[in-house]
Amino acid sequence: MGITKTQIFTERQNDLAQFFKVLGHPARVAILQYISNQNACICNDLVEEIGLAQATISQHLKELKSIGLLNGEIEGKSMNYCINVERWTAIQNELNLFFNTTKSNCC
Amino acid sequence: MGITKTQIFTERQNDLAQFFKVLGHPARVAILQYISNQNACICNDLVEEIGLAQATISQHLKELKSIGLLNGEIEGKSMNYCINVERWTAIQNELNLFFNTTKSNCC
DNA sequence: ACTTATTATCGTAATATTGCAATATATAAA
DNA sequence: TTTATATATTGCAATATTACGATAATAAGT
Repeated sequence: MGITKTQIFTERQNDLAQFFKVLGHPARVAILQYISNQNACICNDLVEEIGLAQATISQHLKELKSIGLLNGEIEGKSMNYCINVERWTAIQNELNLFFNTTKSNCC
Repeated sequence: MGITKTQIFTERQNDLAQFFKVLGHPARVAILQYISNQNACICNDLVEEIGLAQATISQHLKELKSIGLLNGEIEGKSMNYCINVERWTAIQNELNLFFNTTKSNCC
């Protein structure tokens, strides 16, 4: 037990859950907000800004990258992470589709 | 370690993350979709429909209730869970606000 | 080549989540 | 009141996540 039974759900259900899950941590929400405000970022800034260890920030960035939300560009000896706006919008649309088609009133 | 450092984030960041997190499991996505299609549901249906044990379904329903997404009405000896459309829409709006204000292009 | 600065990865401890059997609770029907 | 049915709760095992120190990898400047 303890393992999510991915195989009993549809691919779409798993995908939707995955998007939600990646966004479901306050550090990742904060990272996205910060990057958006700065219009760029280097990971080192984030460590100071967010207040988590560098290794932890790096791990969160990796998860955001895993669903394509962030693009990382090497800029000299630092990394420039930025939001992949196309992907961002695509995921927003997916989630809205879910919200709009899963809304029924019975009682 | 291992504990999320809630106190270093804003209330809004924690709330947003909590909404995302609750939706971040395929069983809960599937439950919402099923309830929406049926316009009602009793938990027993869900056990057969989703394919998880009754105790597990009950736990997932509890989490969905925890952010106000589901209303449960006792109907005879069974429960009638339905989507709280007002809350549903409110959360959708919150998430869209986040998506719309956290979208910047730099590279 | 050496040093410095930045980010990634590894290993590990603490905590959280998932899932289920067993049990408790509650209501309806007999 | 007993029995059957439906849902909730408890306890526990397996797995996942979070966080961080230590260390590796990479690139720039000296």
